[in-house]
Amino acid sequence: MPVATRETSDARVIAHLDMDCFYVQVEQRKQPNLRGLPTAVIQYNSYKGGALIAVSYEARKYGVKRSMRGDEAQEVCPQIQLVQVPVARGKADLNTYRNAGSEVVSVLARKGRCERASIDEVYIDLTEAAEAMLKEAPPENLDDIHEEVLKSHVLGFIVEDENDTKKEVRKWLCRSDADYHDKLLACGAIIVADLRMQVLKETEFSCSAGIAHNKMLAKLASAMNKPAQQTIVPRSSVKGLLESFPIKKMKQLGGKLGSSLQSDLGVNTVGELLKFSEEKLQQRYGINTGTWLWNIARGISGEEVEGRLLPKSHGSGKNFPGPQALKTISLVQHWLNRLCEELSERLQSDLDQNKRIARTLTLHARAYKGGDSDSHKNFPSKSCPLRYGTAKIQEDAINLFQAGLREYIGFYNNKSLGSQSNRWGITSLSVAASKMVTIPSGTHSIVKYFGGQLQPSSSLKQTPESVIHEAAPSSPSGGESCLGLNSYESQLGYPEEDTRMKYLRASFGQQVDQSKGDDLTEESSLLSPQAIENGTAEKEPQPSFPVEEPRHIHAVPTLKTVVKKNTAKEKGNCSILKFFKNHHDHCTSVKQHATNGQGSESNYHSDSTINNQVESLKETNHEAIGTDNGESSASHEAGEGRASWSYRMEEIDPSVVDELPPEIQLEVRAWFRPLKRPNVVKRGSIITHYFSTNKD
DNA sequence: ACGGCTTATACT
DNA sequence: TAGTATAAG
Repeated sequence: MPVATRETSDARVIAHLDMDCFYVQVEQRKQPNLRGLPTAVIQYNSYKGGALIAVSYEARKYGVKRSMRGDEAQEVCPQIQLVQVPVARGKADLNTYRNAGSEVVSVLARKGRCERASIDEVYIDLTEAAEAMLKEAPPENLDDIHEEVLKSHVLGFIVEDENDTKKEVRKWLCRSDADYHDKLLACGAIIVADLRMQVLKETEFSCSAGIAHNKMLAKLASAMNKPAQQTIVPRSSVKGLLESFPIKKMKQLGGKLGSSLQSDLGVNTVGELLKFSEEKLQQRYGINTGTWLWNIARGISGEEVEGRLLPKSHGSGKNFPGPQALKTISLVQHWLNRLCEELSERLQSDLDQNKRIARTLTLHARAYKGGDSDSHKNFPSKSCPLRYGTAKIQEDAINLFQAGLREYIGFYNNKSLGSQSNRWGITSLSVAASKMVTIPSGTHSIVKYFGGQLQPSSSLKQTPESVIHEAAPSSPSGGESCLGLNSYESQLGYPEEDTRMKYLRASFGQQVDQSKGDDLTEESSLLSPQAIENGTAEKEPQPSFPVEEPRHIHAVPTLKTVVKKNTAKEKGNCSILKFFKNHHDHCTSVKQHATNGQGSESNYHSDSTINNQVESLKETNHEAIGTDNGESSASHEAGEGRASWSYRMEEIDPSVVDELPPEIQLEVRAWFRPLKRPNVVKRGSIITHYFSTNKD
């Protein structure tokens, strides 16, 4: 969601890379004979030929669109090649695409801080690389510029002679009298073209890119010329670009917020937003969204490229539309088991590949309910601590479902009224694992980590395990986690090497209450046996119905004061640092120390993935502490992993800014403004609406 | 109550 | 915090 941001520095170089019809490309790589043919990827071709989820550019020429069914696609393009998404356990399996996405990221991550924005999109901060190039090999000195760079589109740059586009682009890129900002972008474009070629060479995937001074503009630009092209957004073109840009096409404004802008404020282009004061926007949309809107109207977006190569959560889900809705517990259990199997498998790979564990399991479902006035109510999501092992996950998931179902069906559901509200059906089920924590790799054994709550020798003040124990003193079986260890070991027969597993399992091995079924709801007792007779249920253990919901072992409220420290983000590459050249050196060295060397080229060679793992490991460790002592959030918000100054912003007297040169005062002041402010203005509340009839 | 399946994030 | 809602691709 939109966050209030400010422009920390407009001299950044940010690129957004967007794979072209990614799923199609993945399939074409697997089946090269499909290359160049109109192709689409579909899932579940049973109903109307399946749903299209990706369409090649050849096929788009025929009017084939995503959100068509396979049948429709064949009508408009009879030669179309339809490739099915792999199916595993009766559901679509997207793993091949996820892995392909990772390939791309690992190529890009060599050149700068990367943020995996989705399965096929990446942001990369090229500020440092561009600055370095400008210093050492500026475009104006280059006599050989690659074709791919010359094919760049430069927004707002009028090409005089269509036949000589490349020559003119070359001139734009190499102007010695160019703005500093434009020079940086030119370097960015050269680097990006190179990266795209690298990606193509190493993965066989083509992509498009946008190069701009911030994420928002880069993202916008990458979509402007597809496929396999790149677009530069010079600062001077921003105003003209946004002026007529449809508000609904802005990221984050494609939904209700964008619609509200149109219907409530009559704003249809980004430019029309300029008419409204920041206060007005805040009154209507809240303090954070208001500022955010005010900013994007001006092409400002201070969001950082996050430096995250791995997903923050894993999920597995499936819809059961219309007639397929699940109407028995047994069926639900069957599908939950399948989903949990997939989830468990993916958690296992994540653990093996990235040394991360997930701490929370969440169940989501959608349901309909016959009759009563509450039938519009949503099925509640439920979560609990995640215990590793497929069977455990399955067990917890079904319990979460039961808890949700009871809540969903409602209490008044006694015998007389039962028959009506008995008619429920599940139209969607999913399980997700979140709160990923990186565990230390290499020399530090997991034992020291998880078993070391008595040893302050570790840099951590509190271990994850102690967090759990402390937080769940009331768990009747929580103490068994250590005993559970042996059974886990034998049960899953882990290879001797992986001692960490048993500790992980121990850590997450709390038993969930398993009281027996006197608490069966009318529905459950009615439906389950039925399903068994139907043979719809596989030979899977029938669930026991808990009296209580699975225990939540998260921190019980304590007296600790949660002090939110809104430390401004520090930056290592902004103009003030150039202003104080001597400070710059200091700053950079601190930064490299703090981040394991994001900064210098020499730190990057072959195993950048390791570097990044270490980096994210640090983050998550901080998080582990933070959840318990509420303190490390400060470092988190300060943009850890980035430049770190040796003092805290909040300790500086803001009045010192007045003594700085005027040209940098604005920027420095921004540092003192908190990134996010508590939202006091109630959105759409009657009272604010009443009093907000002022100015504008 | 069909586009299906994932992921992320803000708000409360 | 857990749970809900919104958004995107």
